[in-house]
Amino acid sequence: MAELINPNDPRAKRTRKFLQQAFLDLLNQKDFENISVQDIADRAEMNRTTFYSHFQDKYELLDMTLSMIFSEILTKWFPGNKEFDENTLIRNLILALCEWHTELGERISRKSSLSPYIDGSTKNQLYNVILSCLQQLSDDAQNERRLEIISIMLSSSICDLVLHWKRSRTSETPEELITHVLPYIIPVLHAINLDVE
Amino acid sequence: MAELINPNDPRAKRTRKFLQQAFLDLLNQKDFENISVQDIADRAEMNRTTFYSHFQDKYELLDMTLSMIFSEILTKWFPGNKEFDENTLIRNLILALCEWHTELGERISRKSSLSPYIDGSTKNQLYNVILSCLQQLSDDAQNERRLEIISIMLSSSICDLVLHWKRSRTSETPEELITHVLPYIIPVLHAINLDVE
DNA sequence: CAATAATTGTTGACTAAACTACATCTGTAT
DNA sequence: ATACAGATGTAGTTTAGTCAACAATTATTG
Repeated sequence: MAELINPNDPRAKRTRKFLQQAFLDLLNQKDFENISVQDIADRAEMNRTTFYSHFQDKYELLDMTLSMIFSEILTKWFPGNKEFDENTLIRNLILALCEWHTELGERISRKSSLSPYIDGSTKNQLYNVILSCLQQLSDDAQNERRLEIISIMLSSSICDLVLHWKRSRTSETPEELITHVLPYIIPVLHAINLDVE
Repeated sequence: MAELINPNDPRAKRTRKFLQQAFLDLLNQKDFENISVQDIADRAEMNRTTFYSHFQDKYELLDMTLSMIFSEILTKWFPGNKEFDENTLIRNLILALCEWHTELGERISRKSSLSPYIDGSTKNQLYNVILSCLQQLSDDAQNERRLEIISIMLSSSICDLVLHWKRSRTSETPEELITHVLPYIIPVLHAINLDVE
């Protein structure tokens, strides 16, 4: 029966910060599977039981830590309640994703093993940003279902486009990548305005 | 009625570390008198009452923090239970003190106001090092009182010699300082061997 | 295969830190 | 003077973190 903890308590904030930092440090030395909860607690100079009052297990810690970092990048490219035209939306999404991969590469040397975990939650956060941007662009509330579908398609495609771009290690710059893929993405986006039925 | 706190508890260690670091940071921005306990607590992201369960007041924090730093420098120059001949003893004392002043200058920009606090405890720590070194050099337990006197004289002189050297801002290097003062210090040290009475 | 070691997740008792509130004690300006 | 703002130090209550111990899995090794 996990005791609930007030996430705003100064002690709790510190503890989370330390555990996350220790975790990131360890990811540079070992593979994710070889990191035990005890390792994390040791490096953070925290008791192992304290870990469990903040996170279910190391998978949840991984999830929260990485999505926090990605979230910071996203809000940098999509600052509060500014509007984005279609081109800028896609551009910023791609640039944010590129920065995300760069950040990952710098923070975590051996990230091979955790790609599946990472990509899932990344895609989900991307989906949320796209959806809320599209909702701002289109006032029609009845479009809701269409917006969702388009958001899924866009987040999915863009995520994997950037992923392939990263893996191929081409000399293509992020800007060139954008130029190349924009013509194929914009039409998807425009489907939003087709007043079908 | 101050609740006693176990100084080895991991939480207590962290707390002391944070309070001390916050304090050192603040000393670079304000004069000691203009720093309130609340300021320290704020910067350390600690509750003010927590401060009082670790330190009497900011004077005690100052004392403990600075003497901790100086103590680290001292143990670097006088590592555990190694023996030092007279020349090396004096040399290392002076070099440690020079490093101490350098360290102070780097860590605390506005230290004018707290010189009196600093010098007192510095001198005392120096005294302890000298005394224990002399006790190792001279096996005669009956010399005890003489060793104390010599330790007082040496710690006092050396402290103030280095202080004047620092204040004069000469181009004299620490090594040159040593060369200049050694001839006057060694005789004091040798008084240890004079079997008076 | 068995034995041993190591990791996981949980419990309950104890201690440190957070928080609120209060009674002083400054200083400072009206 | 007196009122007000801020700093100091203390006390009581609540919450987070520590610690030791446990059962239950999951490696490792002989």
